[in-house]
Amino acid sequence: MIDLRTLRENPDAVRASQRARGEDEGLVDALLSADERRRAAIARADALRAEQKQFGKQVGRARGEERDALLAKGKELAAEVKAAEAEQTDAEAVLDGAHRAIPNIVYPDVPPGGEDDYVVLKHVGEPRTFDFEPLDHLDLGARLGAIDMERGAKVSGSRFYFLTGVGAQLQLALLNLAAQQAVANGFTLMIPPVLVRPEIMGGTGYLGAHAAEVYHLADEDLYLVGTSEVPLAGYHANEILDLSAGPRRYAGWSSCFRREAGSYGKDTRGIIRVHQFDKVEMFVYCRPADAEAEHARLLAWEEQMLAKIEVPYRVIDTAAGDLGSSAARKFDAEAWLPTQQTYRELTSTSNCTTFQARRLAVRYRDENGRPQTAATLNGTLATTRWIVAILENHQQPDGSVTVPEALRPLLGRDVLSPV
RNA sequence: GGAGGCGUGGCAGAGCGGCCGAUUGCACGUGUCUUGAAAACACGAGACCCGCAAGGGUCCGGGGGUUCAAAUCCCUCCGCCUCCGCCA
Repeated sequence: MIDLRTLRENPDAVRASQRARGEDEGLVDALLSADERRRAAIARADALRAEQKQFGKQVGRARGEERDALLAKGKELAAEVKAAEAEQTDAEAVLDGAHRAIPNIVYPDVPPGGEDDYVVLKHVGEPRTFDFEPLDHLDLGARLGAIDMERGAKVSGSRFYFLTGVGAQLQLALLNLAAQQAVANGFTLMIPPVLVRPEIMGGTGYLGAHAAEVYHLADEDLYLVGTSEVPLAGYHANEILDLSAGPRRYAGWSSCFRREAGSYGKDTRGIIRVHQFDKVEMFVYCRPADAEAEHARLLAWEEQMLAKIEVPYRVIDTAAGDLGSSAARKFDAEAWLPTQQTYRELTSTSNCTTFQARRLAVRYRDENGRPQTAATLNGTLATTRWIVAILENHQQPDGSVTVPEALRPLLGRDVLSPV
């Protein structure tokens, strides 16, 4: 949820943000009037409750006929209070609805527009020129005995797969490398629950526009997380953190689950877009003033990890309309895939400012000891999809794949050969 | 799955319809004393909402109900504990 004080003081900034995202500006005015209605309702209810409180003391002291008369009047007062409280409850519910309808306020320098309006910030590495016809990751994976899509479909359906033999080993090596880097950089490694309660899933902003993306267990009313960002954001829900020593940094290792509803026919080949994959995710709680600097650090740590798999990539500044509702800014790193002749997302880091933390009531104490809403950020460190980039970029004419230097100690081999 | 117990401020732990936003202890902060510290004494400390402020309101696990009035009575959900049963 956005900060209401910012909204009152500068509604035009919020309108501009909505425009950049291509969202309805009218929601801003709806929120403003809901806010006013709520304030009026609270003021009236408070006054009536104060009156009733004083009245109650009178009744407590009164005896006999005087008491009977007061009791009669008390009923009237109680009815008035009840009505005022009903109005307050309703006004608050309306405000909450309007409040949740508005996505985070994007930074002014975020490029406006949709999916294709990103700005490329940099390129790192040169796409390799092949003197043979490169195979895609699925052909390679099949030859190496690393990926079995057919049996994945047999057992679980489309967009499911088995990582087999060296494929499974490669994923563990990769995620271990990511976890080690995170720990070396001061992150606390976490293995979180992957089923969460509705309020946690909602608090991270995933039950809004993207609710159809999320698996839900109806019997338990629990949601399967699409990223460990969700449980890590919930980890400190309803807490006041001590951030005086700097940001709190966590690295979550988990399986991730996505319905991929509405992506029928998109990336159906291989493990680029799947229902279940594994990921090491960085998650940070910090003071809002530190958020932009921390966002830059997260991107730097992602690039540190990307360097270890030695693939060419670019970094983009995602356009406003392509941000999640929680993000105020997002940088993606995309690796070059030779068989698709294009860049595909390997990491994504979002600065959610206070948007998530406000929903989840994560706060910290400022210099004066006053509780303030914290900022949250997240960023990818490695995922199953990285295997695609590794296989395709490091393949050899004989169908083998050279293992990047950094992965060799963890994998225990220099090259993956066809079986 | 069955039976029972419990959930109060940072922690411990009273209160069981109005005088209770709440006794007390520990921990915490400030002051007095002291060369400094400890001890002792005094005072002060929670969160949320409305308000420029003065001030007011709300919060005793969450939600709902009874009542003029609920920490206190009822319902429900959540969590924790104990016992029995069942099972990877």
